[in-house]
Amino acid sequence: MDVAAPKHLNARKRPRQVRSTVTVDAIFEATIQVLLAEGVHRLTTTRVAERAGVSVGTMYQYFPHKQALLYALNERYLDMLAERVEAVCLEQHGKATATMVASLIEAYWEAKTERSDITRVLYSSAVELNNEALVEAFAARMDRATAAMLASAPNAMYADLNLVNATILSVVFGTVRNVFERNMPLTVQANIRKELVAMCLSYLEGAGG
Amino acid sequence: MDVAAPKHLNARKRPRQVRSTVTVDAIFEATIQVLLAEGVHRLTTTRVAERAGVSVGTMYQYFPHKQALLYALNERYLDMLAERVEAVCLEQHGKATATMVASLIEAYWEAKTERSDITRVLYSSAVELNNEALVEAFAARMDRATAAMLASAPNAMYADLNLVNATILSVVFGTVRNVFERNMPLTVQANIRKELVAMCLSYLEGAGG
Amino acid sequence: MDVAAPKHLNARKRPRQVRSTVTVDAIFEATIQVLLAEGVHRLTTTRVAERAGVSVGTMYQYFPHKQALLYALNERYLDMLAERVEAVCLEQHGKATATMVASLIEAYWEAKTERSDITRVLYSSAVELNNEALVEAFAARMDRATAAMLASAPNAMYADLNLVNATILSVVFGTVRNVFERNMPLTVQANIRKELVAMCLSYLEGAGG
Amino acid sequence: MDVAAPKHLNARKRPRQVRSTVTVDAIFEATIQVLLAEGVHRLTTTRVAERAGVSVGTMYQYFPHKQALLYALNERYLDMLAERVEAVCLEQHGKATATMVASLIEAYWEAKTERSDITRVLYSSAVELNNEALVEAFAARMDRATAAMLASAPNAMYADLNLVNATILSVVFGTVRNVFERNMPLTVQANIRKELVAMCLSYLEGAGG
DNA sequence: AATGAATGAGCCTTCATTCAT
DNA sequence: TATGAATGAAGGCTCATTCAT
Repeated sequence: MDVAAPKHLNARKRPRQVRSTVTVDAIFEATIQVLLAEGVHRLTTTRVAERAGVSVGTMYQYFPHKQALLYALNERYLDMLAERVEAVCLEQHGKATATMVASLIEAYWEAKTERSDITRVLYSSAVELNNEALVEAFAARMDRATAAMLASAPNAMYADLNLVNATILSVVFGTVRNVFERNMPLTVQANIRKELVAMCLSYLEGAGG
Repeated sequence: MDVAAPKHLNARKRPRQVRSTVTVDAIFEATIQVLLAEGVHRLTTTRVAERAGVSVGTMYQYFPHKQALLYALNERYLDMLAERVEAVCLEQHGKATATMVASLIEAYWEAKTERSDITRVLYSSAVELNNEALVEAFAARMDRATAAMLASAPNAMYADLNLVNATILSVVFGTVRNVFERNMPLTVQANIRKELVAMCLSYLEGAGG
Repeated sequence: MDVAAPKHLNARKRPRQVRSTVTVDAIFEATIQVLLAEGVHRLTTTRVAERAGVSVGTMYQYFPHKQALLYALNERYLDMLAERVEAVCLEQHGKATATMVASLIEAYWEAKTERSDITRVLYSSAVELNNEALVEAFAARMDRATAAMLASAPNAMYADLNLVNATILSVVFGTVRNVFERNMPLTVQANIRKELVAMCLSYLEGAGG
Repeated sequence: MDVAAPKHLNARKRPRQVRSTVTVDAIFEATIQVLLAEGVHRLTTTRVAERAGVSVGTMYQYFPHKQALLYALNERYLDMLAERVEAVCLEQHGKATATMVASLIEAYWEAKTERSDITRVLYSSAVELNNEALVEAFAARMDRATAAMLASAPNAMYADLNLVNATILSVVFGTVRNVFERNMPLTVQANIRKELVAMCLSYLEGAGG
């Protein structure tokens, strides 16, 4: 994610030494823990610092203000997510459309689900944040990765690749979010996931995939 | 929506007289306005009361605390949304699956889009809220409505109606949210919507619809 | 003093009812007490509120921020000072230059000295403040008052009244401040005061007074 | 200036080696720069150190705390000022009263005005400081210098030299401060300065000078 | 001797909620 | 019943000072 983050949201210092990296990670982790344990409205700088085992002052040495912390946290998360999806897309290059779709959905689903509590909590942390740019950049990155993948399938002949791609992404991302936000029973989740694969596949076949 | 709202979130008094209804509506409206104009983090009870033209004290007569107000606001919104979707489902009873799907998507999409700013703002207002029960109830209500509709189509023979129904709902609701949260260009939105209809339809046909 | 105070320095509400006036006065008094007892760098909003016997919240109902409080305090002081000097000037209208000078110096000196601790403390409170406008307005008001007075003396024929006036004011105001900032023994102060009168008088005579 | 500065305000080490002097000067200079560029309330130790090109730690080696730095800075300034005035007084020894007065006022005025921004900024830095001793010592030093000068004039026969001297100093110092604090137009300043000379002279003549 | 990351007390300010009028 | 002034806990953030390296 190399969007130029809004100036004022930048971290104060780039953690270069091991020491710093450890601290910053501790802060990130603490933020998630507080979010998990207490909710957004109890996410205070003091609480985060305390849980991270550092002083508020130290925290402010790395993040100029609370928003910057949340911004960076979201950035880090979206980066991780994007990397995982991109890896799958590359790996599926040239494969059959059917496995592409299954892999894409699996990868995204797993990434979102393996720590679904964190996912949920990050959504909530984003609300007080102007992270449109972040989301936009993430979306664009995903667009590129999946479009390239889809186009590489043998026999793929989409009349409008971009539209098909955008549709698939919106449907997949949207559905995943909806499913886990509703906190459905795991078996139902698994079933819906299968159906989602089937649905996307039949759609792509109809569209020229 | 008749989930028993968590006790402490109940409005203090049921508005029975005209006077009360008017006041409560003014408060709801004011809440939305403040949310739109200033954002969640500037949504204060004082500001809402002021905009509603009543005193804070009066506001506390109708809502025992801020959360109750937001809870009720979301409740009202989901009620409205549910009613619109239910109406469409009833109207589509016995029609062909194809028109069902198109109508469902259209109804939901319109409801979410015609005042997309309000929609967005309500999402944000819900973050600090324990509105799971609300969402759960809304979902169940939708489930019932669409399941009944889908089952009423001539020739409909779903192996697992509940699963198909849950899938459709997750996909439609999820996709709509994803599309408008990304704030895509209107033409793209329209195109994706058409694709979504096609996708759902082809899925339903394959599933026995 | 009717300079338009910088917007952001205005008091939040004009104290109209007795109740409010009392509160505001208590806050002003408390500010001075804290300043006196603890010094500028220990002048905190909490401390002021506590001493005034109100809560911080209440204080912020009358003053949007600390600076506004200090600004208002200085404004009030300069108003009082200006009024006293103006009164003397009016009273001395048409009198002899000699009594004018003596009266002016006496009035100003008294005003500054009778609570010299407060005077000193207000100077210090002004440092963190952008009160140039205030001081400017005060100076202009004094200029007008003394110029009118000086011109009204029988036989007064100043070649450049404005210059003479400005000189007298700078000399008198400056000297007073210097004397009491150095905290000289009272007898010395009294003697210097007499000398100052003599000096101004001989100057004015030479200048056409 | 050899007042025994309050113990706790002493610099931690007397700068003896070249290295130290350079560093200390850099710190003084940086302090002034920060004061000029950002104002008292943004004068932080970190900022000063940074601007001086040393670490905070190093700064604390030379000044045990912030106040000591400000104290030393004021001390240095008053020393410089005193030296300049003393030099003039010596130079005017035995000259006519008229040139004495003109020279004294000129010297002081110039010293204060040639970098009026610095002067102003130093006043502000002194507010949080207990620098009475400093000011007292400066005043005494000035007293001695000007008294000796005034007494050395041919024909000088003051009934009360000390009083005359104290008066002249208070008037001159006070007026200068008043004039430049009000930031008057330069031409007005120049005129007042001339008037001030005239006024002092006529006073001294009347007093036996 | 120099460095600068870490500390944490303490500051200013907000705002949900109460209650006397 | 309606009002809105008063409350005060709690939050975000700064910065003088220390001390391990």
